[in-house]
Amino acid sequence: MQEWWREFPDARPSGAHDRAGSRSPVAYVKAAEREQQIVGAAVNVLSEVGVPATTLRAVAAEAGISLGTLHYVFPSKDLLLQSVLTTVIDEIAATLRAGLELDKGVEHALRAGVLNFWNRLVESRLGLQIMQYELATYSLRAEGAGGLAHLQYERYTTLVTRFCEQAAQAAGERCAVGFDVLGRISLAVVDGLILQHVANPDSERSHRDLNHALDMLVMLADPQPVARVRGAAK
Amino acid sequence: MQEWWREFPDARPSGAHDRAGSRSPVAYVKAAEREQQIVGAAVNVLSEVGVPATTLRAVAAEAGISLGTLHYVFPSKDLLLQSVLTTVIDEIAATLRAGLELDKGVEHALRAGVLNFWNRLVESRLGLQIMQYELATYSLRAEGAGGLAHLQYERYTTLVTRFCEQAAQAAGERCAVGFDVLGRISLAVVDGLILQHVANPDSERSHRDLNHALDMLVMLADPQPVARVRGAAK
DNA sequence: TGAGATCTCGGTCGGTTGTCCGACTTTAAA
DNA sequence: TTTAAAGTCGGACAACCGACCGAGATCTCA
Repeated sequence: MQEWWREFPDARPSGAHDRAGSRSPVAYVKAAEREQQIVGAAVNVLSEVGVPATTLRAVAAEAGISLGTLHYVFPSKDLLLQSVLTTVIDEIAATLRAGLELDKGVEHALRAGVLNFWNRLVESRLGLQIMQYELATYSLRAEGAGGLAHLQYERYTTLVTRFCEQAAQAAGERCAVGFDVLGRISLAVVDGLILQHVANPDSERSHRDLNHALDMLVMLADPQPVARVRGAAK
Repeated sequence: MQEWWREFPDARPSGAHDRAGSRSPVAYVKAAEREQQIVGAAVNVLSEVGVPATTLRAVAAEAGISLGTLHYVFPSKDLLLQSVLTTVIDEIAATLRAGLELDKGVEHALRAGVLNFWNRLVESRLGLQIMQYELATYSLRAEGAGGLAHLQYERYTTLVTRFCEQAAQAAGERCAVGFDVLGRISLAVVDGLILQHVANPDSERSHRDLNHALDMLVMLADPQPVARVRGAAK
């Protein structure tokens, strides 16, 4: 038998360099696992080159699969981007939840939470943050996917709001403004500082601004211990 | 004579509505004027459909010129987008400067300035704001145009900083933090609230948050009248 | 074991985009 | 008036992208 594939060099199985006789079977993976593999590859590409410059071919190459397989798992580009956005949101939310201390009052939760977020998800993963703004604006323009940006900020604001609420309850404190307002404004100031940081990276200046912003947020919240903890319903 | 242009509706000269017989000469415009005409059309298209979906053909159609003429004035798309970004920055800066009262102290300047900006450039021109975030991220990705996002935020921060400084000096006040910090954080919180507003438009909530944010900014600035105005250099 | 479902691959196709060109028209300088 | 420069136009072209297909390989379950 001749090497039939020599006429179609690109058709050569990826494992053909193995010693003759050892068939290198095509990797068969469940679609569910493929999904997260592809999403991971997509996040890499998106973080590096940006949303507009990201092609399905680049994602497929990064994932080590063919364009056909990619299309088999994600029939359209929108579906892939939607999956990427929701995945990233969940991942960031989980990372935030992980390094959190909600038993030392609102001020400590706010300062520790924001600084932890900044060091773990901004300073070291700038491309990821830019990608989120790109995906947000992208979904705002896309007719059908306009709800994703809504969902994105809805998730983040409720997340921060809930954190503040839990921190206050755990430490027996009350705040001068509603937790929803506190959550949205906290998110807003951090968001704005991220934008300034990606546009003009300067860790020293950013940390200085961040600390001033945190002082300011604490003044807004003005957490005070409640006289008595009464009726702590569950 | 038949209406020859009916077969090429888009080729109809803009002056064809003149009475028959009057040759409708091709509009000849200096390149300098063409530039701002094209930039204006580009802003319209960009605000409506977004940066990634904006094509040179759409811009040319909006401007009422041919693709060739567009390419004659702006040899590349990057050049056009750069011109758009700088133009919009200048325009917004001018609008801000126009409706400003810098003689009633830092608090008044901050509140009036932010609310004026919000009502004139956010509430009624949402697409323009989204476009700016798109252009910022776009220039961050583009190799050669990476400096535009830098310039964009540099301009805005120095603008706000200078406003605060002038307001303080005019009213004889001092602030608890540096004017640069105050300017950057003010811009950050407004930026963040814009993002939340475009992702989930709700004028009532936005205005409520905005007022709380302004209270917070005023607390941060903590403007106090100086005892004596001494050595008012210049 | 065998038959259907699942998964993978390379190639292709229609459509779009940015860039460019040659010919023509108008303006402005000589 | 003559002539070069500036401006305009429609068309064309190469490149690229997303979507799609048919055929084959692999897995799964009865």
